[in-house]
Amino acid sequence: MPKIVKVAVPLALNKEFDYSFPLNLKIEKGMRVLVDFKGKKMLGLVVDISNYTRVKIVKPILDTLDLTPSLTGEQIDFAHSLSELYPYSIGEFLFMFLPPYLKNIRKIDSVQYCEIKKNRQVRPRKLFLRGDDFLKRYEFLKSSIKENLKEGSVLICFPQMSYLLNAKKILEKDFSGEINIIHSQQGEKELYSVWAKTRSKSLVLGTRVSIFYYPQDLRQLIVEEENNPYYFQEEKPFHNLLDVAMTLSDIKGVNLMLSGDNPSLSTYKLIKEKAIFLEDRGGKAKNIDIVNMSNFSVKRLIGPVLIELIKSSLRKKKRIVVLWNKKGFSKTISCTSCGYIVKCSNCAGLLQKIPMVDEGVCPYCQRKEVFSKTCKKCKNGYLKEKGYGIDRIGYAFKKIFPDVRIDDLENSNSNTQIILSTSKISSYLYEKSDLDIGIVIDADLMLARTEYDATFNLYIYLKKLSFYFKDSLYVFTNNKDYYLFQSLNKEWIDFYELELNLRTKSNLPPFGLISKITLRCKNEIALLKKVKSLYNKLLKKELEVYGPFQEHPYKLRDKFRCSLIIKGKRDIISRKIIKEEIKGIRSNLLQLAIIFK
DNA sequence: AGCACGCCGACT
DNA sequence: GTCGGCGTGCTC
Repeated sequence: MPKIVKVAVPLALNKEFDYSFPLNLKIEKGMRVLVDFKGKKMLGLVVDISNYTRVKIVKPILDTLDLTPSLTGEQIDFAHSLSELYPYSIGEFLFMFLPPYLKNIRKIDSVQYCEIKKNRQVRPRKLFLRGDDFLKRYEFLKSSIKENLKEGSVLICFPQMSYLLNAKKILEKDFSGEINIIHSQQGEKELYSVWAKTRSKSLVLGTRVSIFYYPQDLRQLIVEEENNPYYFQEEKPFHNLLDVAMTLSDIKGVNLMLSGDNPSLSTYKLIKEKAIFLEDRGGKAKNIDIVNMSNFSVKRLIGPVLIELIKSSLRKKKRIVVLWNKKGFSKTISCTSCGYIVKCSNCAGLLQKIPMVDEGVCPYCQRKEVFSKTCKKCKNGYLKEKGYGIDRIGYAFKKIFPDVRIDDLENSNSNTQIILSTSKISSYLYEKSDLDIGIVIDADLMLARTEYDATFNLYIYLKKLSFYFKDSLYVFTNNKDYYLFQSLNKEWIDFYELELNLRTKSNLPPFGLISKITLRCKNEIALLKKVKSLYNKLLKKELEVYGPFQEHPYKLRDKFRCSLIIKGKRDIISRKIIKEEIKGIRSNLLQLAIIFK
């Protein structure tokens, strides 16, 4: 007769706690239970039932909250795999499987979950479906969704809600009344009822979170718009839906279908390694016009070539979108002599110039501040505004084209002749547009970033844009010889090969592992001391450490933020070493987050 | 993650 | 003396 119940609690502890098994209760693996943890009543999840414990005094389980388990044994294994892949505990991942309604201490009658026949022999089929847009890819997907629904469930993940709703309209013609929607904005009760309803025999469309709510008889997992950055969760536990989907596919033997216009680089690597099969339904690539700006001043972004292009397009009654990837007026104020950038005296935000007056506003605390004309730091330079935001570009355009209707993306309608947009246009790229011409005027600025994936991300972005505009996409650059611009109109594989080569040489993802450790602390001096000591500690372990780097903004809310980057081998052992080194750094004054890329 | 415990320096 | 900042260690 088993006496010990192993319980996970909703804390960032990579540890299970033993409780005794009261005979009057019916307890099974996967059930939610009520336990006394440090004198507090807490929700726990039964991870295992066993006969012995090393602990001398164990408290009893106080009560069961489920009649049937809320989680399956498979999900416990899944959480275990994820905690090996990422620097977060099994418990943290386990509780991701529970819809918020079940994270509260409340009794639930019974959840219908089906026993799945474990068929370990099944080798899941992994495929990347390449096609210009969702409609085109859906032609291929439709029959396989139908086929899989006969035997079990299908889950389709989308990067954003707008994208999901668009796809739902298309799927409704073939699957009316069968579609279930799961996303994180849903109310607790609604999400719970959809979750309970979709434990088996369902078609589910969901956003990133939905992968944790997958039906138990899942037959096919589809990730639409596979290369979309929204698939990365930027909060604890940090994870990438692609990794989670791959893990689930392997654990469960579920067919995985990644779908998009172009694959992510890690997927391309797997295609090359024949771990993923490529189904290329890509049409004819659209030409992208690369405009060399070197014949006019860099400082004057709105130069004669751009003006002439807009004028001639307007004459042809074309609707134009000008893309500039910085919002607002966004002018920082800096010294002409020493380069000092004026910061908010309240936090570390860079003061943004307010037009017409000698005043700036902090983007984080909204505090307005008057600045002096001369630099206080070096005492001989002038403080002048520098850098443009999209509103500033619009302001300039209105002067050049006074009779033309110019709006930003949100306020535009069919009468708008020039639309101004930042890269938030990405959220609309899935739908058919009636816009003729796109002009990217700050491609060089988007490349002037320190992130190793800036070039690849710009490629993905420009390719998506090129499908969106009916006529053409123009990209302005001063670096037309750069391999990105040279590859834009060649076969996609050519660019992927170049990029993959560069990544191999410098051991960057998808070959190497990038670990970013971010420390947060109210006390700046204490933070710098800690970062330095962590840096030295990691260096002693012969790890390749870089930093410390200040985060942007350096001070957020009331905490200063610094990070270290570690480059290493992309394997479980390296991940374990880093996790081990990080232990004991955290305290109640110093918070820590790690991201594996 | 939170929270108690215990160490050591500042100070009515 | 003792108040409080901060490191350490534990939770079944």
